[in-house]
Amino acid sequence: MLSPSQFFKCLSDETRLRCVTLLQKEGKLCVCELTAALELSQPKISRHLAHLRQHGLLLDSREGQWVYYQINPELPEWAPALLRETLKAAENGAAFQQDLSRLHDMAHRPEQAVCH
Amino acid sequence: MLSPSQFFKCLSDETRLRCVTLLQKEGKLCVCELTAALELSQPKISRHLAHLRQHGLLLDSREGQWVYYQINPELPEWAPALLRETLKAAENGAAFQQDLSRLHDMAHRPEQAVCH
DNA sequence: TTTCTATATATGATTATCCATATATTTATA
DNA sequence: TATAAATATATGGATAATCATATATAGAAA
Repeated sequence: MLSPSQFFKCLSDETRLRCVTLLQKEGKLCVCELTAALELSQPKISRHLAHLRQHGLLLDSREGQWVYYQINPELPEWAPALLRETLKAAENGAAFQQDLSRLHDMAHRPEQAVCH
Repeated sequence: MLSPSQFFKCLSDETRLRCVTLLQKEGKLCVCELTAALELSQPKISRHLAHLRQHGLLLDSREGQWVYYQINPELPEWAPALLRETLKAAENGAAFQQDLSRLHDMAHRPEQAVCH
């Protein structure tokens, strides 16, 4: 089970923090969306997502060609409040605003299938 | 100014997290109290406290023989709420309970001078 | 007052370990 | 084949643990 210090280590890296806050804000994003929003290489994003997944902070799910990530809905009881405060802490920063607008401006953004 | 990811890096180490949560709970503790509560070597505690001080999370103040540490009261606006949730997250853990009882059972615990 | 000793704390130096990144490649899907 | 994603490997840099030592204060003895 995820410990508090592991939780903080997950958020201690700039790239992982940006991924987590974007996912906290947007709910569910695929790797290519995160790659576009953060303007970082695909392997770099993928590696950090794997780290977050392996520690239980994120869940992944494949939808056809795309792999979507989201915050794990079954985190320890203390975690959701910390994630809410984390988003508040990040939201006012310029980095987060830029990530968010790059995400929304992304060309050929894959649409999630609402039903199958 | 302390960034969110630096803040999380400060809390990502088990030793630093234990120091910060104890200080969040107790207000002000000297190095020898933290050394006794955590049952770790003095240099190890001192180094991690220096790390937290250098990043602005803690303040130190000498009182005679002792150096007291406390949470910096002038943290970024988003930090206090995160620290409150951090304490909540740690409080139920066995490690925190043990640290707290070792602190209270400490022999020859220095008393803080209230007035001079 | 000076000197001696004990206690509290910080830090230099060393070593080992961990972590992030880059490049190249592989796997999976369409 | 083209796109999406993951992984293998190598490397540099950061981080942590430890020992030994330095500094600062306090108290007692001479």
